[in-house]
Amino acid sequence: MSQPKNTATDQSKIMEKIVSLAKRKGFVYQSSEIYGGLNGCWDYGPLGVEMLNNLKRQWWKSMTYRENIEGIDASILMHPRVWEASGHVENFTDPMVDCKGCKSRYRLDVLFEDMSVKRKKEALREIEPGKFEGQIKDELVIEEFAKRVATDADAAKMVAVLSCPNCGNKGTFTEARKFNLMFKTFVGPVEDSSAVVFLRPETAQGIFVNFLNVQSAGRLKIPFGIAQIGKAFRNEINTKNFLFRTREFEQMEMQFFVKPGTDDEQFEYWRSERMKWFVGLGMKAEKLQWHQHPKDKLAHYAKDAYDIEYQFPFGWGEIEGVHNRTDFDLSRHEQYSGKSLKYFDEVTKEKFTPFVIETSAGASRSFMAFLVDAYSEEEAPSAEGVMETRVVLKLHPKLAPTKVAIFPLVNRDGMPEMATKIEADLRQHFRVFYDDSGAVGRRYRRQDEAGTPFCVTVDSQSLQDQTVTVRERDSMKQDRIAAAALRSYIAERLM
RNA sequence: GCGGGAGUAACUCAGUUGGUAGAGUCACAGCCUUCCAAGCUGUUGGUCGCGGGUUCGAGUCCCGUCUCCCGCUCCA
Repeated sequence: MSQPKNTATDQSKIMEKIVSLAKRKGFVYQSSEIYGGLNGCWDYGPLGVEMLNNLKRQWWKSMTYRENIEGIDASILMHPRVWEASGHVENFTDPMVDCKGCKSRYRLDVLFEDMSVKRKKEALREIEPGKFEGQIKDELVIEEFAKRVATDADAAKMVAVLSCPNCGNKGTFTEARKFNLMFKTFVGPVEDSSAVVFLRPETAQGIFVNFLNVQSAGRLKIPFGIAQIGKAFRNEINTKNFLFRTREFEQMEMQFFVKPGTDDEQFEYWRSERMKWFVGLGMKAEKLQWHQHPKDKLAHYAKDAYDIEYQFPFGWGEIEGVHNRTDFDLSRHEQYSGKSLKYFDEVTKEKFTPFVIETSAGASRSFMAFLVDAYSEEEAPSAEGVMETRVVLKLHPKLAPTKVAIFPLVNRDGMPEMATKIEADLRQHFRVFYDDSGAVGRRYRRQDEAGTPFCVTVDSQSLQDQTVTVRERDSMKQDRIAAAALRSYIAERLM
C-alpha cells in the first residue's frame, strides 16, 4: 500500500468526476458520441464554448490591447513548402520500431545512433555478405552505415538483423513505421501528389509568412508582435488525458519580433507576462511551475525554451511554451521562398533578420487547466445543519460561462414577475440564467456546479423596497442591494 | 502501439448457475415551500458501446471491433 498509488487512484477519480461534470453541465462532450466516439476528439457544449470564448477573449485583450502587437487570423491550409521551410516535413516524421519480444518501442534513428561501430560493421556484413570482410576503417563503416540506413529498403534490412538493446533478442523488431504527425489532405478533387497539403501542425507559421505584410500595413517598428488564435492538428500516435493530448487543438500564439541582442531581455519579459496572465485569472500559483528545456534537448530552432506547466491530477503538463526561436523561421522562409524578410531600421540604417520570442499557449489545455483548478468539493451545512458535499467550480468571474442567475424565492406574490423583469434587464449585458424550480438552496447548488459567480434572489422584502439579495458563489455570503444597482454591481466585479 | 481495467437511462451504479432490464439522482408537469441540494403525486427516458457467433432463449458465454481510464511507449 504505497502512498503514491493511492494518490494516483484518487487523482484519476477526480479526473473522472470532472469529465462527468463537464458532460452533465454541457462543458465538454465526446466527439461523435452516438457513433461510439472518435479517439481523442472532444466537443465544447453550451457552457464550454462560453468559457472557452471568455478565455480566448481575455488572452486576446491581454496581448493585442497593446501599442505594438497586432492580430491576424491565417488560413489553416498553407502552401506545402511552408512545412519544408519550418522543418516539419523533415522532423515531424519519425520511423519507429517495436520489439515484439519485450514490447519496447524505439525511434529508428536513435537506435542506429546508439549502435557501436563494431555492431554497425557486423550489421553491414550481414546484409551484404562478403563486401565488408577484413580490416575496414571505422570512418568508412560509419559512413557506409549512414548511407544504407538513409534508404528505406536498406534500413528495413538493417532492422531485421538488429538486436533489441532492452531484451537482447535479435530479429524481433517490427517493420519500421513512419509516424508523420502532420495530417495530409488534398486541394481540389483529384487526389494526386501535386495536390497534397497539410493541416497546420502549429499556428506560428501563419504568423511568420505574414511578417512583412503586417509590419508594413501597420507601419510597425521593431520590437513588435503578431498574435493569433486558431486550430492546429497533429496526428498523435496516441491521445490521452481528456483535452490534454488531442489531435485537434487550439493555440493562442504571439510571436514577438526583436532586434538580435535584445532577445534575452525580451524573453525574460514575456516569461513574466505570461505567468502573470494565468495567475491573474485565478489559477493557483502553487499549481504552476516553469520547466526549462535542457540545452542539449532543445528543438532545432530554439536558443532557449521554458514551458509553463500545470499540476494536473495526472501530473505536471505543459500549457504554454515561451521559446526563443532566434531568426530560424524568418531565415528559412527567406531561403525557401526567395523573398527577403529582413527588417530595415530607418533610424540606425541597419538591416537585419529579427529574432523571435514565441509565447505559445494551448487554448484547449488552458481551458482544461482552469477547469481542473476551479473544481472543488467542500463541506457545507444544509438547512438542517447536516454537512453535505458542495461541488463548486470556482472559476474567475471573467471566465465563468454564466455571470448571473436570477431566482424568485417562491413562485407567488409577484416574485416571479419581478425576477423576470430583472432577468430581461440584465440579459442585455450579461450571460444570465433564470431558474424557478425547486428549493432555492438547490438552485444555488446547481449554479455552483456551473461556476456561476452571482445569484440574485427576489424575496418578499424585494416587493416592498425594490432590493434583492446577491449571493456570491465561493463565500456563499449575501449582499442586499437595490435592484436598480444590479447592473453596475455585477459589472464592477467583472472588471 | 503494448499490457491492465471499464462501457447497462442524461449522471452514479445494481443485475444470481443464460430465462420478460432495475434503483437512486437528474429532468419535466403539478402540489408544497420565505435563502443554501434529501417533502408529496405523476411522467418521460435504455435495441445493455457496436458487429458477429453459440443457444429454444444472451446484459450474462465466445470472437472481433470502437471508446474511455491507468501504466509503459511517444510527445520535432
